Amino acid sequence: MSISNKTYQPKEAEDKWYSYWLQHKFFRSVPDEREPYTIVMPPPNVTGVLHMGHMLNNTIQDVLIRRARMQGKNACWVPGTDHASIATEAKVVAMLKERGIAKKDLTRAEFLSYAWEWKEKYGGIILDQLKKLGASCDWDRTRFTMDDDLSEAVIDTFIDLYKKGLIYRGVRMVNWDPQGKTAVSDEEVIRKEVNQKLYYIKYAVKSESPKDGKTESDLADLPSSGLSDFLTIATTRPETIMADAAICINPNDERYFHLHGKKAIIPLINREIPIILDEYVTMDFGTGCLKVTPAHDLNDYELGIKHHLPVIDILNDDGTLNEKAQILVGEDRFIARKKIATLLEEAGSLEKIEDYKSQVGFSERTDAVIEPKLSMQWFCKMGEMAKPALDYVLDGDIKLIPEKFENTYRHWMENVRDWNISRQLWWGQQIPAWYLPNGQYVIAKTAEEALVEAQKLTTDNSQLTTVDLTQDEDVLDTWFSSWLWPISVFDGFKDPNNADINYYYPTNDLVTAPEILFFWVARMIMAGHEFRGAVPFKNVYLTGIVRDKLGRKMSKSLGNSPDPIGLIEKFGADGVRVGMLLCSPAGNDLMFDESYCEQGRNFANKIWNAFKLIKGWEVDNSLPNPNKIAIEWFDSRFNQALVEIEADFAQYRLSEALMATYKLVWDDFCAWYLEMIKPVYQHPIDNETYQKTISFFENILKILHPFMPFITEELWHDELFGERIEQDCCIVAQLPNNGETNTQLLTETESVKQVIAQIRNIRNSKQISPKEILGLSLKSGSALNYKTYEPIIAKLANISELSIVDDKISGAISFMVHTDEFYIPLNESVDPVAERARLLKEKEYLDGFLKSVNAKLGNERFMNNAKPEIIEVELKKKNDAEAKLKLLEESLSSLAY
RNA sequence: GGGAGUUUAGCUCAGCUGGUUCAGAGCAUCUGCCUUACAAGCAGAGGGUCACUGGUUCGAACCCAGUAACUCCCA
Repeated sequence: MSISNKTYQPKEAEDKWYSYWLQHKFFRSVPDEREPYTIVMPPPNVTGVLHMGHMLNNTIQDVLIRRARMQGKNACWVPGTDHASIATEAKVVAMLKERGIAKKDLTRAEFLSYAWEWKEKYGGIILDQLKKLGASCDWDRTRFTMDDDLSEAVIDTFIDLYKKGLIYRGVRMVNWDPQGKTAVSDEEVIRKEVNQKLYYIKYAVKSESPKDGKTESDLADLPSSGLSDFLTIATTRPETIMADAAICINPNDERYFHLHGKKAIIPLINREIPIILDEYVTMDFGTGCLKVTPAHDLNDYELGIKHHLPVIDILNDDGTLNEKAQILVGEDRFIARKKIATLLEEAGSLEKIEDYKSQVGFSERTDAVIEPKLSMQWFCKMGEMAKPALDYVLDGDIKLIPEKFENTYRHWMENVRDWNISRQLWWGQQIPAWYLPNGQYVIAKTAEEALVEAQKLTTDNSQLTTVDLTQDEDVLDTWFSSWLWPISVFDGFKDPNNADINYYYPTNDLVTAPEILFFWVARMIMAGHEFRGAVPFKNVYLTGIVRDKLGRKMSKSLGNSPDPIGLIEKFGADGVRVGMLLCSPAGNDLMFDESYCEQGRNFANKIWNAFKLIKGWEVDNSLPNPNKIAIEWFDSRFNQALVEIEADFAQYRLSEALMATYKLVWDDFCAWYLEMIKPVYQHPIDNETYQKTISFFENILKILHPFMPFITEELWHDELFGERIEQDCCIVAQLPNNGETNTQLLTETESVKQVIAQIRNIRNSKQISPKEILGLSLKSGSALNYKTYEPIIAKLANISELSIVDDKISGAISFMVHTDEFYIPLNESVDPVAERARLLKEKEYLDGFLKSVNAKLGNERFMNNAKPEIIEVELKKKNDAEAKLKLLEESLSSLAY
């Protein structure tokens, strides 16, 4: 790239250096004698395309990994993807539908071959896009959660946990999509507000128990005549009354005291159900009588368990009514709803119908109304595993960043529920459970092994062959793969003692989103403990959600998410990286706006132009070095910043580390240092300053590199820095070591900068051109020898000379820096009124200040309680203020005449 | 309904063990500059009752209690 460009052109540099890095295998990591630094990437979905969340997450990981590499560690960043069973299967089903193929017409094997085809085609998109961002992953280690080895680990883990008694089979309410005939996850249910009807249905109340000889059929013959009372329930789902198991009322509901202990009769089918009492029922909603339908409502299911109610499932998988409904068998649930309303009406059991708005869940895929459905599922027991996983965090073996998430983590781990690990899908690892014709099951890796297991059962299975065994249709939850990720990517299951796992595990940092702290992070910790007896990582950095500047979550439907690749094209990868980090405090959501990337781009440009300046200098070896102070100052300042940056990184305050670097480069290096040493236009520079400056710049490139890898690598290879061998790259350069800081020089320079700023300010307010040379006099009141800094002040404030005076200079503009008084004589006379006002204002402030300080010092309790160093500080404040006031008063009195 | 968190300048955020490193940074704004590294820039300036109300303390943005608003997680 030509250095004559006024702006940095990222595109060319990015492509060039990324392939250079790849070609020279700088991302590659193999175990050696160095200290390892390892990150496993949270595997993105194979279905996804890169979004801003990935950008943020992977920028952070890349900054960490690049910094570790430059600290001499063996840095290993393992990339990969996750099979996302639900989302992927949905994508594949949709693709097949477009080709006119229905999933139900395919065998499992056929479907899976389509799914793999799809995965091969689209599954790597995100990883490829990450390369544009500069992600320095060890691509040779790329893994996929359904790779053979990883799948085998999943199955082995299932078997292992089953043998340990940690996996069991049970009933659970799932979100059933009757159209897709599958369960879907909560995330795939879209809640919409829908206009519905609230049906008020009368149930007869029966006072005596059936013990008196009357049977249900007797009652059926006896219409309402023998019944004294009715109760009314309100429901949006009248078609489920046949599945009712009870009527529930609040025990405190005075309206229904008379119903306690009685029974109700379901209309149309005349089945008798108990009236139960539970405070769960809200008295002021509907009628206060709740129909309890355990098979078709989650809350009712739990209520059913509590009150030992039977579960009557009246729906088929396709949403039609089954024979248990007794009436309307075979009808679709919605048709049944309309028909039953008519039937109830005819039977005189329908009191009224009201319009009602409520939230209804729809399947993201088929848009069918979700049906809560009970089904047999596999569960993993969490209680025993949660304990050690909680302790790791409480004991500090794993740090959550920011710490506030420890509370959330603890709360969840202490109230953990068993994990439903089965999914009614095909894409994923098929559950290794095999059913015998008699309904028994065994757990085994293959049909052959299952047969062996089956023959160990007490029942007589001697005649069985593998053909008689049917494997469970369901697959395992994707999290059941990804909780093994930090171990399985290093083949820690297949080969638990291999060199990689021993070297890289436990990994160092995990960077992920707080939403999956439980789904993923907690479970990885459990798996780490269970299968390796060790934590999977030492630090968990939790990023926020990327929102738009209005605080809305970025989503496709809102169209408020910028295209990350478009951003990179517009602002450059470095600019976007800086932009992401600038607005990303750990653990807080970030309000993203393109302007942050613009700031990043501008920063890259600033660096580019600083380089251009240095590059353009001619060296004259005969010149002496007039910049010794400037050089020593920047050297000190650089070392000071290095310490700050180090401290920020140690606390994972990346945006602050970046800001410290930003200010060091822009303010200290460009705005101050370069201006101090810059030779007059078209004049040469002395060799020593030149060499020092180049060396400073090289160090700056190093500390910038983790944030801005491309521009730094581009400049690194410029001939300005001399010849570099092929392997000599910024990406593998070692960060500068901490050097000495001259604190006195640093503080003095701050005062000098204040003097310069004051002079500039005066020029500004008096409309004096920067080109006009001014005089400057100093009446010294401190130990600071400004004469030492005269060349710097002269250059940056454009003054002719700094003269030291013993007395005030009347008629000159004056200002104070600490206790030193400066004068700028001007041709025009100073307005004494304005000057007096200015001085009075300052005096007023100082008087007030002194008063508050004196109040403290005069307070006995303060003097007794405050720490000595605090009192010392107060005394110093008092002295300084008094000294300044004295000067002010002198000025005021000299102004008076 | 249960739990957690947030509230500081127009915006995004720092502010550690209460005490001149206590009210700060970056961006944005305003003023003046096309001063040959950079107008994607330079120089300078303005801007806040630290959500509200009480309390503890010699002293509170910081600790405690209550109130309000917003956010997230679990149901």
